[in-house]
Amino acid sequence: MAVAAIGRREQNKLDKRGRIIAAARALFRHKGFEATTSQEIADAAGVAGGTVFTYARTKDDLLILVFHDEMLEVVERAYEAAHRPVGLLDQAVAFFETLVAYHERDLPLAHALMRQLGYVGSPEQRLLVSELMTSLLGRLAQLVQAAKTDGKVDAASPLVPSARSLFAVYYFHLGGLLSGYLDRAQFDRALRTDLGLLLRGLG
Amino acid sequence: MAVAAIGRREQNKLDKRGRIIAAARALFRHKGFEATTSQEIADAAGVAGGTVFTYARTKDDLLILVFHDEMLEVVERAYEAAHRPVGLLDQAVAFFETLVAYHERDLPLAHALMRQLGYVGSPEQRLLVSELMTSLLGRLAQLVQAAKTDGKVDAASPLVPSARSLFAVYYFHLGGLLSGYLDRAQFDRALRTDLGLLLRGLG
DNA sequence: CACATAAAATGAGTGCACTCAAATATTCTT
DNA sequence: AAGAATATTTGAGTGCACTCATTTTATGTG
Repeated sequence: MAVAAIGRREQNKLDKRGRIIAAARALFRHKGFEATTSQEIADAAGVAGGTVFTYARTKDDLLILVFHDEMLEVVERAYEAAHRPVGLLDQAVAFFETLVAYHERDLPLAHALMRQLGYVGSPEQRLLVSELMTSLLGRLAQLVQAAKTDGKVDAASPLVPSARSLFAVYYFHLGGLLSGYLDRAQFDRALRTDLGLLLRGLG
Repeated sequence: MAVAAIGRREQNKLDKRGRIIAAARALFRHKGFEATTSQEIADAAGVAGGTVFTYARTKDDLLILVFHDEMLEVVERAYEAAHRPVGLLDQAVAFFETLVAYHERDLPLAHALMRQLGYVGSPEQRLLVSELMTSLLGRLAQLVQAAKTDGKVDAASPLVPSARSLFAVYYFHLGGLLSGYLDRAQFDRALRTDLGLLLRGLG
């Protein structure tokens, strides 16, 4: 067969990995991250307690694994949502609002994620987060690029820094929203204001 | 006397609080945050194990307490450092480099702090962090205001959003630096680039 | 197929953050 | 000053994340 033949060992590992992540996701959603014990995840996945930690170095790593795939999808949805409005500001807002809507479906879990993202320690986590950031910033850069072509944005603006800065503004306010410094209305206002400021420039 | 007379009880509490925070600070610096046990802090502060948790709900809260006072001072130093250069961009860079220099003196502890700031859960923490942000953003806003007066910055730029956005850019890159996505040179470059972009505007 | 080698799973064990019922110290009242 | 009322401290106890020596399972070899 064309695809590399995978041995039983490799296959079992993949199965188990999938079961563990799925179990963790379900339990985190249902009981919350802190309230879920690694033993419960192991039981739900049909493995022994210690096995969980051969697939994720820590419970925190598991959280990133749980988010990773979903977040990639959400970024795509956000990118699509960003095509409805006209003008980079409204597009960026639409993009970020999609991400916020996703987090608002499970605030406690979003809190745990934000904590995790505050400092990414393990190499495994770093890789996963890196992937996410690449996909997210890539999509944002595409929006900026399109706005350039339309002449809405200065052709001299560097793509990568622009995307980064847009995200930086969003990320800061997301923290404010999730940590309870801002309510949703304040968040929306601050996000729009500051993204607008970034587009126009302060100088 | 003019100052409200403070009873023995209140005084003892203040003493203990001070001893606990000082002990925590010393141990966190010396052994690292995770490696320090709450029992060690209690011993060093001359109190029983449980007492630590009447002064800080969690070990994490203790970390914020340890940083709080110091950070207020560092912000003042950063503000002073920002007076040497001319032009808002260089001033902002000088301001943030001071903060970075502070974090670089103890990277492991800075990691723990970033994690903590990712999501601020307890009301006690929220208050302390709120204070810090107010002082920091206030100083930044003063820099922006001065640049306006000098005509270097558009008088129409709103002060608070400007300060926030500058900080947002810094904070995002600080995360990148501390999590190991950026080395120091990359951080410096990215910070300057993106702050410059914010000043000039993307549009 | 029988054996050797290597990988993966297991679960009892360990250490630590945090709790809470009991003990102690402080202040208030008469 | 004695006793009642209240606030603070205490430290043994609890539960959970994570470890690691042992066991089980898969793969490669003659």
